[in-house]
Amino acid sequence: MSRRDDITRVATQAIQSGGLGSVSFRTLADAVGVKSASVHYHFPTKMDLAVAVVEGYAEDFRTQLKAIERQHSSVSGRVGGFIDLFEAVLDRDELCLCGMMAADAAALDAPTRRALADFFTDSQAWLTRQLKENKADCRLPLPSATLAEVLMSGLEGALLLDRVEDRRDRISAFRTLVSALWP
Amino acid sequence: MSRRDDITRVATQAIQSGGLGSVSFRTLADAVGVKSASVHYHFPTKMDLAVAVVEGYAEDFRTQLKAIERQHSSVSGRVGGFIDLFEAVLDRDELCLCGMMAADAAALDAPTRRALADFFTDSQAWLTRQLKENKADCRLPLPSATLAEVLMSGLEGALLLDRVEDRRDRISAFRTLVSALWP
DNA sequence: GTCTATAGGCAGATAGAC
DNA sequence: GTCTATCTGCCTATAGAC
Repeated sequence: MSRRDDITRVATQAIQSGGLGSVSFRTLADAVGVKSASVHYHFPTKMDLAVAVVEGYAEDFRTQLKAIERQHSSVSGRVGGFIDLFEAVLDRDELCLCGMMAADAAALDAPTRRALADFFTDSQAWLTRQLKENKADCRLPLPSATLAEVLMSGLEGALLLDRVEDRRDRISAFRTLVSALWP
Repeated sequence: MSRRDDITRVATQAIQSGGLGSVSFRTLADAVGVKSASVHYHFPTKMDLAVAVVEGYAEDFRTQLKAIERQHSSVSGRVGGFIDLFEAVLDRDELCLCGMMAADAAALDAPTRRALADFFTDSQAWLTRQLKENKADCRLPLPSATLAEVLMSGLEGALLLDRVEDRRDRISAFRTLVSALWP
């Protein structure tokens, strides 16, 4: 694994824990065992780092979604797998990287915001495709895209709120909602 | 209005826009027309300021919830008014103060985290009370408390995601969801 | 690619005069 | 209550040697 990958890996986890503002070139350099000037060699500015981290996270996420499609064939199984991804993040006392960076949006440049927006749009699109597979059995007469928006933003918010209290109530509520929608 | 109130008012708006890390004693002092040492006189440490801001926001929010109860008598009207509060925040390109600070949770002390958790708990409890009023007409067989958790975390997440793209899609999706639940 | 060294700036916080 | 002045420390970023 390249040094550049080491840096993005450490940065991703640090941002998920404390936000972009909690990560500095120095702390990052210490964690991977180099000096801060070396981190600047790989990522000249902090926004270069930010956009690389978001794109790497989005790629990993897409890989996990493909794995879910292989492991589950039912709509409820696939949506359950989607929720599992978020709950795994909460188990490490972190947030979704993109949810965390969305809170820091005011400090981001245009390319990074675009990469963030793409993550949310693509993830919602995946959800929409799954929900359309079994639209007839849904207990509420709602467009699949609307339900996908509710789930995507809902799960991001559930992570945010549950983490403050070290609970799991809200993410569980979304599991209950899905069970009620596809009984 | 006291100077202390001036400071908390300006700090609240600044935190809703850029997070706690974007607010300094200097920028705050400039905005209210004093020097940073004077801000330290009213709030010795940053956490003293943070907890005061959260408690003030929670109090304002409770006042707005009471106004909603006076203006609307139906469940759908009251939940719609609740969603209106969130959309008004988005119109100013801000987040809910407590949603924003929840993202900064790693940097907060115990009293501030407790005040944050109380805001979410109390707001959910208000929603739960409203939903129970018309539980029989709900199209899904779900506990009112579960629906309140879905709405509370969902609206916080919808603000977070919609703001990045300067859209309103996800908050609208929650209005659609409520319409489908109480047709 | 990595290092030392440093520039230039902003942060939270405090002492003491008025 | 507000001020000036200052301490200490961290930040992003760069120059130039190896």
